[in-house]
Amino acid sequence: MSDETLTLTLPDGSAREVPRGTLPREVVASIGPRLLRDAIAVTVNGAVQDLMTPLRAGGAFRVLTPKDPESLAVLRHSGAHILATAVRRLRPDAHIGFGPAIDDGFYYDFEVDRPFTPEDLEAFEAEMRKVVAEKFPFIRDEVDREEAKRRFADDPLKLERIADLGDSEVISTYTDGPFIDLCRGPHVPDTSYLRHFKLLHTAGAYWRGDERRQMLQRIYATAWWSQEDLAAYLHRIEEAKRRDHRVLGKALDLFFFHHVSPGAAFWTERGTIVYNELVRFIREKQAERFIEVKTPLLFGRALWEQSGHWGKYRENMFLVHNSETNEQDMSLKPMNCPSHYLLYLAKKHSYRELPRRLVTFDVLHRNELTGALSGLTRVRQFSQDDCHVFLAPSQITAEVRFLMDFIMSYYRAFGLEPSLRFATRPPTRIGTDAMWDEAESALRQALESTGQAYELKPGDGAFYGPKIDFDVTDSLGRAWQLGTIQLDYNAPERFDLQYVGEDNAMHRPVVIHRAVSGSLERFIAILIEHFAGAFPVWLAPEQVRVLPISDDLAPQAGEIVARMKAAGIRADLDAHDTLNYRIREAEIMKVPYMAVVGRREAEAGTVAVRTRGAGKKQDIVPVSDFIARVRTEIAERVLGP
RNA sequence: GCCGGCGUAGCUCAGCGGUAGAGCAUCGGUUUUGUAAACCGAGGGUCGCAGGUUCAAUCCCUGCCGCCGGCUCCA
Repeated sequence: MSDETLTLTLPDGSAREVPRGTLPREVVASIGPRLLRDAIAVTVNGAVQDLMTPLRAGGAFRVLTPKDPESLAVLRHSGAHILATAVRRLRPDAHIGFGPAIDDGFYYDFEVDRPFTPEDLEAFEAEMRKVVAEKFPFIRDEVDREEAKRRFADDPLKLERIADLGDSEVISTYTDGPFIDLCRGPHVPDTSYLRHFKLLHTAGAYWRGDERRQMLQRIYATAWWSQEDLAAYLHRIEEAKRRDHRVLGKALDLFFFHHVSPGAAFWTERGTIVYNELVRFIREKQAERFIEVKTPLLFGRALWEQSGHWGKYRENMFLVHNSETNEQDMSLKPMNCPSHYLLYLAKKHSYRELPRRLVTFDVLHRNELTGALSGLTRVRQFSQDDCHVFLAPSQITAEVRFLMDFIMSYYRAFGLEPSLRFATRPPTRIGTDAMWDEAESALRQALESTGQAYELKPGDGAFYGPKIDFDVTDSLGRAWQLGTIQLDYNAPERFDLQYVGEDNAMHRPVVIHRAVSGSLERFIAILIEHFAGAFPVWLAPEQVRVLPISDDLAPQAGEIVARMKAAGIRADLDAHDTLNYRIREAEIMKVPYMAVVGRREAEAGTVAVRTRGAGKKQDIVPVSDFIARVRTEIAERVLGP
């Protein structure tokens, strides 16, 4: 180590000169003993490192305390080591895999002969508390490759990782008490820092996510700086379960699944209303500038060979027996694109017709792995609001801009806030760089003109073109892709798509794949969770429930229901039990409005309106006014009540 | 597909070797209700399916089917 001097710049602008190799904790101590007590780690030029790692470079120097968000990841990563420490004590045979910090906690993967049980988990957690109480310091050690191999001679997974490390990489190990791990760090100073944590569940996980490799046992856990944060997190999970579309779908009687057709929903009367209202809304929005079409559900293999799906997508397609050839060479379509191309090809097109936007709601089937199916978010049968735009290359910028606006205004109608991802050219791709330059800049310009923040995903585009994806997260924080805008230069070639240009010569159009909801099934799942089942009036299966206070008022209440129905409102009469009981039922079913009819109201021609979720507060209004108000809310598709 | 957990009345769940129970829902009756559960009574289950062990299986074992949590946010 040289006697070189490093310059550290503190957040207050002051600078410190320290010899290279100084420990950050010495620097922190020199700033103040109080700070040292709170310090978890430091950042040098933004890179987090722990207090015991010698400083190699100077630059912007910041001390992380529990107040800094980055410090949580450090704590959690240390939590993973503490978990492994405990597991190794109780199951010395366990080989260790990886144990990173994740969004709300951490996990660690182990290779064991006998999978972990829920009881094992309790034992591990108790053992972890002992390790925490033992206050083992995390000791970093930098070693050469041979030494690393010696230290992990009994851990084949670690040896594999070591073998993958490049020659220039620093190999470091961290030790806490009896446990040593190959690890880059950083870590908290000692094990006592992990105080508020909980092991959550186990799961199988393939080594390195590769289904050809062995399955490891993963333990998921959460960890926080304070008891309040931990409690809040656990509470958040409980709340999320209450919003779970699978739970609400059953409670609100919207849809269900049956083992005779895994991954295909049965939509009940109420659910079908939601579904159809959604489709109606999309149709209205698309009415002017899109062309709706329908195509077959079943196709012979020739189409899939032309599109390229037969080769690599066949195992995801439901194959159907062809009675003529006696072969399994027909398939339920897994996507609409090829059939839209055929529709386009059925006629000759002029440049004057472009962009030509074909949309469809046809049913699609994809044979997903059984283990991947989950509620409405992962199904085998679904519909997309699928659109393929055929356009001239010169129209790309304007078209992408148009589609962006369309998609964003659609989400806004539900109060959804998607996150955007812009995926650019992958290493293996078709087409010229000039083509990609143009496509990417068109997408980027359209994206930036909206003012929306977006995440850049370099190299994540499809081989046939760049794309913009629109994601939202469900109640459990899992991200789902809804909309997408994908430029495609490949399909027009494969299907020999053409249009007659101004010059009377044939030209190659570009295709844009566009979905807004993505899968309607999944979108409804997202909506259920987003609204916690309390749909805005226009989407609600039942919009008004009319409640006569006593039986003898049922005829008058029935008349009000009839008037509402005639006005296009989904209203129902409920006279079957006590008023309190019926109000409770209507609240539980999340009916937006309850219209209570008592003697006073019947005589005055009014209803006492109770709004979902608003409690006792009532609003006495003439029936006609109430009808007009609800009609307006429906027509304008306002969010709420 | 793979690993783990689970599958009992329409729903939520208890029971776990001696052929089943609660609450809610449903049905019948009483009550006629002013803003989140009136009262009484009744009906309802080849305990996911198929084998096996046992004198005896919802309960134990095996296999299927389905559902749930996951399956690199890299040492």
